[in-house]
Amino acid sequence: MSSLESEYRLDYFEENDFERKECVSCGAHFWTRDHDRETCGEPPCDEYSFIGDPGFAESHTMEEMREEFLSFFEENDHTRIDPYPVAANRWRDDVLLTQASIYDFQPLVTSGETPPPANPLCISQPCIRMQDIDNVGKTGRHTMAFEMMAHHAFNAREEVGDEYAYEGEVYWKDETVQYCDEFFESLGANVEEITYIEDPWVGGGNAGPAIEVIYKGAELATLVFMSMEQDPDGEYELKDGNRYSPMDTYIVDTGYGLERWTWMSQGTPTVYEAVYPDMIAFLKENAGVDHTDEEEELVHRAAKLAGAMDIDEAEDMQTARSDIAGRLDADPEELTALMRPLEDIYAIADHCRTLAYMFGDGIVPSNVGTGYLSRMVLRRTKRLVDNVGVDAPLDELVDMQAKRLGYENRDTIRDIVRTEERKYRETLERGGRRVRQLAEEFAEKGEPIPTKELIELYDSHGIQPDMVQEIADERDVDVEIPDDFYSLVAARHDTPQQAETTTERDERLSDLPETERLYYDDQERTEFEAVVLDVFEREEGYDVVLDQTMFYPEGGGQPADHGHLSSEDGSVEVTDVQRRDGVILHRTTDDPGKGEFVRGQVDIERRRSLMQHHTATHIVGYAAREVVGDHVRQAGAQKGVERSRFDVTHYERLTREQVEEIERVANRLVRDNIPVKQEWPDRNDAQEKYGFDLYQGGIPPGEQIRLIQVADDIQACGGTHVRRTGDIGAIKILTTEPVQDGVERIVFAAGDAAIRATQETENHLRDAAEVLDVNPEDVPDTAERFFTEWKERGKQIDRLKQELAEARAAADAEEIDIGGTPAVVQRLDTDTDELRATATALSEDGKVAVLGSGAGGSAQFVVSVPDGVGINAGEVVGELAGMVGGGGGGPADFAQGGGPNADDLDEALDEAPGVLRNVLNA
RNA sequence: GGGCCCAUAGCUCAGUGGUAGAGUGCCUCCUUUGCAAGGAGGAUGCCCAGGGUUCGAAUCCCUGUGGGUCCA
Repeated sequence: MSSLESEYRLDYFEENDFERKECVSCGAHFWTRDHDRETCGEPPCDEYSFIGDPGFAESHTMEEMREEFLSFFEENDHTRIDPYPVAANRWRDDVLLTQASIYDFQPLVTSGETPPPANPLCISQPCIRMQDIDNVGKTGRHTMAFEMMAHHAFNAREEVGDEYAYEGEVYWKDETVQYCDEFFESLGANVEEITYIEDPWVGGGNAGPAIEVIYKGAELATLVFMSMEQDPDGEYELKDGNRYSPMDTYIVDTGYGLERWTWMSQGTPTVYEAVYPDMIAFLKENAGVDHTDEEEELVHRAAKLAGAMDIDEAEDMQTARSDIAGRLDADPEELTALMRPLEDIYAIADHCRTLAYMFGDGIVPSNVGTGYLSRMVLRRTKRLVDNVGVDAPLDELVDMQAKRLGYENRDTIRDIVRTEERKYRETLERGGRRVRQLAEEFAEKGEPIPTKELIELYDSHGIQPDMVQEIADERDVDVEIPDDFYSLVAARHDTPQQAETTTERDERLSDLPETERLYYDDQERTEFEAVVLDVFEREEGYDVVLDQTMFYPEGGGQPADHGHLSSEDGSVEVTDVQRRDGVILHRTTDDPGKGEFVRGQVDIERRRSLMQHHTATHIVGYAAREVVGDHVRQAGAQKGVERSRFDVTHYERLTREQVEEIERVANRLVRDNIPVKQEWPDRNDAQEKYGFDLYQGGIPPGEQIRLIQVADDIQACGGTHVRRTGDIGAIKILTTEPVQDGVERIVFAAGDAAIRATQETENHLRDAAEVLDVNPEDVPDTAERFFTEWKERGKQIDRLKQELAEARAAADAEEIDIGGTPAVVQRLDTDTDELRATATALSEDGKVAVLGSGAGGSAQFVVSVPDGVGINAGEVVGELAGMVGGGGGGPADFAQGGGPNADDLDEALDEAPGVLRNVLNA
């Protein structure tokens, strides 16, 4: 085993008289120019020494500090790159949010598959980290939203030649540390006070030496030298317990926290005051937070110690705070009362910036993915705002940040915030009612509300336990909130992980050359000639590999082509086509013979329909964006022959008017008959020119990507398309449905399928019109009239039955005497409703009623007993129903029942008087 | 993507296999009146849809639809 110690012995340190030391407090190794230094410089070993005493020559705003950084590195031969969206899932599917600048270049650039947009480069990348959410506002230094300023260099070992998308070394450790040092100097920092702490970095299967850069108690930068990958036989064992070995590429990955640097330059009590001065002033004023000079002074001194407030490290907030109070010689409660509103205000400012980033970059609130995260942040922010007593609308607060960040879609952002706020309010109202009900229930029982109910309320209804507590307090009911509440909730979600289905690798397949794809050359051609390179026998049919093909393999939501392969010996049918590692497999019914020349014929009808639907998909997406807004983005798509579906992100249900408008816009584009352009630009050029909206259908690998342009809509797309939009013929939107919160599915048909679909719906209408015997246009009115009349008649029938029943009861029926009470036993052969009404009417006249019916093929009984007569109706019904092979029951004064043997009904009724007497006697 | 919850009068909801209910709102009348209100009577309903179990389903089971919520 070898440690990384030697990795840190840099020439730069040597030449500049640095000394390697071990921190007397925490034991970490670090490098410093100050030979008397004993501690590493990082809290808790050292305190902040820049509060009220800025560490740089000049005070900078966030904007100024960003510019200082970027221009410093530009002057040092780095290319400045525009930031990427905070929604990292737009270009990679393994993470949701951008948490570091290096995320922009994973996985394709770091693996060496794709060249970086520039090398070396510098950037200031907005990031969101939800992990520290509980620290935000409290520690004075944690933020959920931040910008990571960075410079990156992508290197490949000399000996691997041009195997990767970049070659050779740009620069490595010495230069990186030197840049850092020089940047500090350029800002007028006292370089004697900087410490470089050795802190190896491990993450996501990669690792390498790394250095934390500490200045005046604050961690201002991390310099990571990504150079190793996980390898069971590797020579290095790192802190995660895994073994690592060097990789062919090695990458300089730095991170300079813009907020920290800004803070350092200003020396304000907290980072928040340095980065959001205007918003904090506004919130303080709005919430009526006003401090005396002494209070201000106390807050100031507490801030210096607040670094200890990290809920991951501190035992708990309470003790951390009393500890600080003790050291300041202040009353813990007073200090808490003073700090709490400030902490909320800091958090609100930070959260609003997070929301502005999220919605500004096109995230739509939802119950899944990034949308869910945005919903959580928004709700949390709303609670904070209410808690601290800020009465400005949330959409305005978010807009303050969106404006500062320069977003252009501010109206949409505000609209999203308002919609989401309304949904939250509705949830709270619903929840509140539910909790009140529950509280009353348990108040009556005199029991506390059990944990089980709390979990149910939270998990199924989104009600926080403290809200339950609040309402329960009003009703004087106890609540049991266990400490491990959230893990109890998590336990409810424990489901066995499904095993990943591993695709088996075929040795023979990997030896074959990539199939030449003819379908991109001429998307209209359907015939071609090819040589059969190999044939794989499968469980059902054969997989045929050709040297070139016109057949489009399933991909990008477009189903595979069908058709035939013919040779002199005959013809085989192609039923499916798939692409594996560049090799296209044609699934056929028979073996065409390895080495044969074949003529391929693609099923033209199917292909044409698929092309029409595919191009139509792009058009519908474009139209939806035109009509609904720029936040509309593809969330999935599936093309078909008869219909296609296209899922779009949107924060409300689409209205019928919007759908009609989308249809109009889409068909206008069809009528305009504009050409559909295909091109293969360099991916970095395309990205720079069009942004990440290119990748709505997924991220293709490679240095070149294929772009499809229809009007102003440009998409990275591997599918086949018609030549001009007019070739689509027509687009008909069939339905829209919500797939999940924040995502609407638009189902549509294109070309002939659109005509067929329209005819089909029209036929439904005609059929309905025929049944009603009216013209199609009269169907709605007639249907409504019929429905109303139908309801009226139902009521009329009820009334008539009631009258009939009363008339029947009044009519002279044969009465028998049961212990002094008159009883009527009668067969009526009507439905149960009528039996019931008659029996009730008879009993109101003081008679026992035993009524039977054979209507509907089974025997039915209703027995009714007047008040004060000692006969149990339920027992009578039970006896009688038993005789017809069934059962029954009901309350003592009224019961019903029956059985399947209608033939025995009369017999049973004959027995009824006897049964009544028996039950009376009993 | 997965788990859970919900769907009954215009609204908020009760109803766990046996005659569909309450509160509120609505309509009519009365009382009172500056307003608010008070009293009496009345109408509310494909109990989300489809299938199944049962003599019998708002109720139990399955499928679907719509809404909510938690988690990754």
